[in-house]
Amino acid sequence: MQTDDAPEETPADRRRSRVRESIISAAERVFAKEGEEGLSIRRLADEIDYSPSAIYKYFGSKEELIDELKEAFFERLLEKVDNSSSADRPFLERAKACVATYVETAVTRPFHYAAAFSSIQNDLPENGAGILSWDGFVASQKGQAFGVLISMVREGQELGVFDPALHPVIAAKSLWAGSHGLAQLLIHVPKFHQLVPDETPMSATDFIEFHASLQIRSLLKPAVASENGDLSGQAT
Amino acid sequence: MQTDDAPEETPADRRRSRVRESIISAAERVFAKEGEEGLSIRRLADEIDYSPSAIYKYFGSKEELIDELKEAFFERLLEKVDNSSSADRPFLERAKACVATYVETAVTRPFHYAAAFSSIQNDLPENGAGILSWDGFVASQKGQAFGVLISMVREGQELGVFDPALHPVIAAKSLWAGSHGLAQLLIHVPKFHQLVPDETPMSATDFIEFHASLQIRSLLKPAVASENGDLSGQAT
DNA sequence: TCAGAAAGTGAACACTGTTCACTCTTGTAC
DNA sequence: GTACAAGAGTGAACAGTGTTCACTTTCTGA
Repeated sequence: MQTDDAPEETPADRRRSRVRESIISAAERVFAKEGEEGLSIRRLADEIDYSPSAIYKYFGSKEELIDELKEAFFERLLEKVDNSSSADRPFLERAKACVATYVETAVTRPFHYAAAFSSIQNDLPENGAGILSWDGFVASQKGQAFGVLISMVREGQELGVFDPALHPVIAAKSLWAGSHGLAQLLIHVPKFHQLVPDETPMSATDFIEFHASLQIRSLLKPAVASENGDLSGQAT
Repeated sequence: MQTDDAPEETPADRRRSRVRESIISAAERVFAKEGEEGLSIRRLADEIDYSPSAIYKYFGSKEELIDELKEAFFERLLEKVDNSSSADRPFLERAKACVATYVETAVTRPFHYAAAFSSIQNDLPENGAGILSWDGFVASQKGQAFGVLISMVREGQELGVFDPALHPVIAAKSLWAGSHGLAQLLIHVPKFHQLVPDETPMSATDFIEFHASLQIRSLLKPAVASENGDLSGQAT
């Protein structure tokens, strides 16, 4: 009565995945606190009382291990953004929340988020339209989170709130760029959010809220925009 | 007839700075092509026919050396942005060009730009308002480039084009975040600019232009915004 | 019970940035 | 011109890193 897909979990299997789990949880702990720099295979091995080489029985390389941490993080990120975009609130609020949630979640685990955007592919020469095609991208976690943005833009246009002249995908990319940029600056520029000359301190969340409002505003239909000028330096 | 500040360049001094120059130029060459990963002290030493330890007579550490590359890059960046913002063109065009130039220049040297935002200060505890205060920040290259943005926002407000309700500094931060985000995505997400489902390819410069327009649009005074709806998916 | 697979290990390799005692060259003062 | 000191340059070494590999131990299925 067992389907062929469920591969009959033996005790050995359970033991193995328990060890595997202990590795990634130790890795997660260290990585969240100290990032890639603080995470060495030897240290990891120490923490879980195994030898360094043992880890290579579970992960092909350090990079592979870290990739798993990043993917798990992006799963959470996607989930949160998705939830915030489907809440029961007026559209413009949801749209703002969507952007704000993205940034807030990213900032929660700075090392994870930063590491996810830390590789530079110098030259992938004649890749036969393969690597990172649109379909491949959408299937990825990043792509899915991005997909949420696209639907949001489309919805806004259908509701007659967003400028119909905008290409939804391209507008979503702009939105993503804005959100990503804010997340990165909050992560990499110390005290970015409270960087002002005179003494008007602003909390990070307030700044995120403000930035989200500005971004949404940039997509508004010109007619709507003029009725929607409730933006001061402070968040609403 | 020599002022006291000019410290009388001896031949030894010139020799020294020639060697120093050869180090950073080799470093620049390697770093621009392969980034921090490809740049090792030993390799650098090989390229300039010195021993690795010799380099430490000129630079305290690898990090110090790379910092110099980054600073030089940001100097160029600042210069370009500054020029584009003071050209002889209508304000809105200049504003767009300012943002676009920032992104374009950043993308020119992906490793430099990426590396400049790659450190995470985990916790700088009770720093007596010192490290990265507003003044300190403005004095830095990054800060100066940012300063250009602030003046731009102010100018826009004085011209009655930008929403006067916006706090110039905070709006400028938003602008910076948007530009930074686009630069980062173009650098780190392969083929980001031409990531669309249907077959409407778009050049990177066109996308940058479009994004810049959107960003500027988000700052417009509500009244002006409605007259300024010339945004399609394609750049103008 | 026994063969074979899997789990785990320690030593090694090829790197890395950095330091340090050392030599050799250069410039200066007498 | 010679003595001395400062600086330039070096090779070997240290303490790390990720990774591999021959090896032993443990477990498991027939």
